[in-house]
Amino acid sequence: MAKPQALKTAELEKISHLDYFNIAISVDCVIFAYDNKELNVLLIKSDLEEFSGLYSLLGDLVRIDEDLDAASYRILRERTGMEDVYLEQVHTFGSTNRHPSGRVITTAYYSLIDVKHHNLRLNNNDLHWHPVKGIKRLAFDHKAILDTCLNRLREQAMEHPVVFNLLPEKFSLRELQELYEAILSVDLDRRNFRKKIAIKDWLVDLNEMEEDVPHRPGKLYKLKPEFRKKTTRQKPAPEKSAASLV
Amino acid sequence: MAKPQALKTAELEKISHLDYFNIAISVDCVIFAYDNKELNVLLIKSDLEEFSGLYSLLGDLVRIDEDLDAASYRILRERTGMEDVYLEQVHTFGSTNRHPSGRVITTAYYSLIDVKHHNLRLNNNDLHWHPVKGIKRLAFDHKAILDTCLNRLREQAMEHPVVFNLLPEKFSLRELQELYEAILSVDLDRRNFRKKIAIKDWLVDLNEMEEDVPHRPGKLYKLKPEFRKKTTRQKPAPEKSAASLV
DNA sequence: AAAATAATGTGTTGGAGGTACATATTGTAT
DNA sequence: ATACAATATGTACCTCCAACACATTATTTT
Repeated sequence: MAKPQALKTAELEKISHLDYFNIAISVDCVIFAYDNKELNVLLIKSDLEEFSGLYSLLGDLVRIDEDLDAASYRILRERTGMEDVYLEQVHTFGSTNRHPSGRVITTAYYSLIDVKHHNLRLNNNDLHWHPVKGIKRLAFDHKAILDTCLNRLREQAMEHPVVFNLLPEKFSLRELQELYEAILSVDLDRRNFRKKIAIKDWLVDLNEMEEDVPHRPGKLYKLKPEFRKKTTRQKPAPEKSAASLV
Repeated sequence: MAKPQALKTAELEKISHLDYFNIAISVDCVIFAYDNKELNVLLIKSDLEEFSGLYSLLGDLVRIDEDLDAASYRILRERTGMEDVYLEQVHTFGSTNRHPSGRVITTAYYSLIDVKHHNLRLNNNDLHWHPVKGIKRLAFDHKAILDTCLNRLREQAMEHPVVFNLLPEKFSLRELQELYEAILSVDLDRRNFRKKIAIKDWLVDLNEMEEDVPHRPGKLYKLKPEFRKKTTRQKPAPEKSAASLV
């Protein structure tokens, strides 16, 4: 079993007489956006000396009167100015040694936002978008958190209409395909992709065309409103026939 | 935002001056076993007055020098006497009002154990197996936790060789099929089931036969050792071709 | 203005995999 | 010895998916 971490801050030492309540709980948000045909994640320069020069995810301690999910929404609102974003809990990281200042257990969420959305305001000059592909190291265990969230996003993207949260309301099928290719790191056949999207019946044809493209413009679509699920919610029981997989 | 919970216990009041550290973190284990052709879960009579008459999952507070995963293993070892069991983190439940005595955030794990295993000892007379199907209500939010874990188990069972942790080392294909049927609540075609299991290439034919069955005995199989993964570990990057789903 | 270019939009075909279903075999019980 | 019940394996059909080709339309070039 792991040894107790040395508690460094004065605050932590004050309350060291009560073991079980010396554990802080935080929330970390992996905020994805799609720009320049790449999947990007929002990072901030780490403020800890141990990690000087490294970037970290956006997180904060959970308040005592605050639901866990609400804490992640707060982070997002404070950092991006956006409300009603797509947010999903992924995993809780609780190694004793994951935070150098003491025992902090963190629950990771990932979020999908439209980088072109008019309400997006990065309220801090140290906040920057980083292409996910180029990220080698992060502060704390945040690289592992990022990887876990990216995997979850990929799983979700295969089955559920979630990636539309990364796009503007109106988009072409080419843009949608490029988005899937960026998330999954694969090349997709254009014709088969369109057929499968058509079968899902997620989209409405807007009878509008792209503008300002240097080639033949494509039709514009939007997601059917009934699939716009922004909040984290409980999954219903699986629907697909069990026989199909076992 | 939710209002602060009334803190009832003396312990909690002592430390009420430090907001962020008044949050306790616990672990709850949904321990599944397969018996009598049913999926069962291990429950204990709730010790809180608010929930008198109701059952609850097995849980405990996380210790300050204890990894989160280690806490769930400890619960399992303390309650069942078993080591090296299959355990997987599922979700963290963090509503402010989920625990009547104060703020307790809990991380839920599910576990799969062989009810016939020689090391299984229920170290408490109040511990009992309950068929999952008959459970209508539990203490706290434990019914929601159970449902979430059952859904996760079903998802996992479709794709990965995990259900073997619920069986003895040697089993027949009929027993395996009945297990899948119990978990998924479906009927499966015997011939197609066998073909799909054969394709997965998970099993070794032991060249032994069932004994003490009142009909023609079937062959016995065991899981190939390379698929015996007992510990919670990070998932690798998804392997299946992205094109198959989008 | 005509031709070349590049992307959109739709259709077809072959193969793999899954579902529904039938028959022979083997051990137990009557 | 016969009936019975469960094991064990095989086949036909159908659906779905991947690979692939061609016509269309707007833009750019000559």
